[in-house]
Amino acid sequence: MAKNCRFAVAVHIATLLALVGDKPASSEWISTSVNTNPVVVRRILSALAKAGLVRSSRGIKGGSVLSKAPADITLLELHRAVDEKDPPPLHNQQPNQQCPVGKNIQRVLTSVLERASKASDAMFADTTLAEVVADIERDA
Amino acid sequence: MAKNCRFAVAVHIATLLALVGDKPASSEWISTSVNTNPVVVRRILSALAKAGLVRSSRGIKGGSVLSKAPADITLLELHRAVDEKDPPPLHNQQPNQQCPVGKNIQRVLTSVLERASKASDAMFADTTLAEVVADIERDA
DNA sequence: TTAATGGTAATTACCGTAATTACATTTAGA
DNA sequence: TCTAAATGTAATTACGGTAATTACCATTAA
Repeated sequence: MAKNCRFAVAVHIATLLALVGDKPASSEWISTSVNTNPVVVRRILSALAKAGLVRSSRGIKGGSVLSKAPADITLLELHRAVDEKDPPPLHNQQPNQQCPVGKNIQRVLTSVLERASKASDAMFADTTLAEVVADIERDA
Repeated sequence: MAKNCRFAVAVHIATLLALVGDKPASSEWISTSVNTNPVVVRRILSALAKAGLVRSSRGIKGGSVLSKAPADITLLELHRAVDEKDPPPLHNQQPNQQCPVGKNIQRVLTSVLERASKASDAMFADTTLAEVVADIERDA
């Protein structure tokens, strides 16, 4: 398997935690809904904990709970918690710096990509976990 | 090498073509600015040609030229010409359809991701190749 | 006829990712 | 205090997307 699905799994997990409320959910239980390995779930939970979005406790009766109300968690927070922060270099080989285009293209592209990324982030920031939960409850 | 840099290379190539105007540019020459293999350049050019953005001719004195004015080519067109059209599935394993969350999360996520993608595309649509060229000429 | 060019298939190598295994650590409760 | 259930995390494996490269055919102007 290869495709990055951390964001999708993070939203999935957060939605489950929102639904069970204060009861700590185990990675084992979560993994049966996501249909993946419990370790994968724990890795995502670990990233969410570092971002202050969940709290996890060990031992019997341990598990994870949200540390904020679903209405106060945006999808942008979930996205930033699990995905790479700094964008990778645009080209693989550095373009020819002797060529005016090669010398400047990365600066120009970075600016455009940043605007696109900000626009995309605004959409994620505009959706809360509570809305996702409401949408899912509507059908379920 | 692994990272997808087709969009960056496509903009790079299109900018070069815009600068040389009517003179057909060879993949060999383009590759020295991009600093990659001529075949990689030809593959991108092939995609751009399929999208109607460039015309290529074979043989001696052959090469590629833009088929539209730079002011009439948006970065969105370049992006769509070279990148995958349909988004891949969100999860790797299908979520548990017995769970309300597993059953509905993909529909909800798809909707959010589509909004984010549209917002991002709007930024690309808002920038023309002519603007990129102008930006590069400003420094060069 | 030749040399320069694009078109494209096939192969290779690399790298990010999820999946899996293994094991240490923590914790509640009998 | 012992045990069972849970997290934390490192190490390894396998897969898949990508660029790079090679090879070869087709086209074209001189």
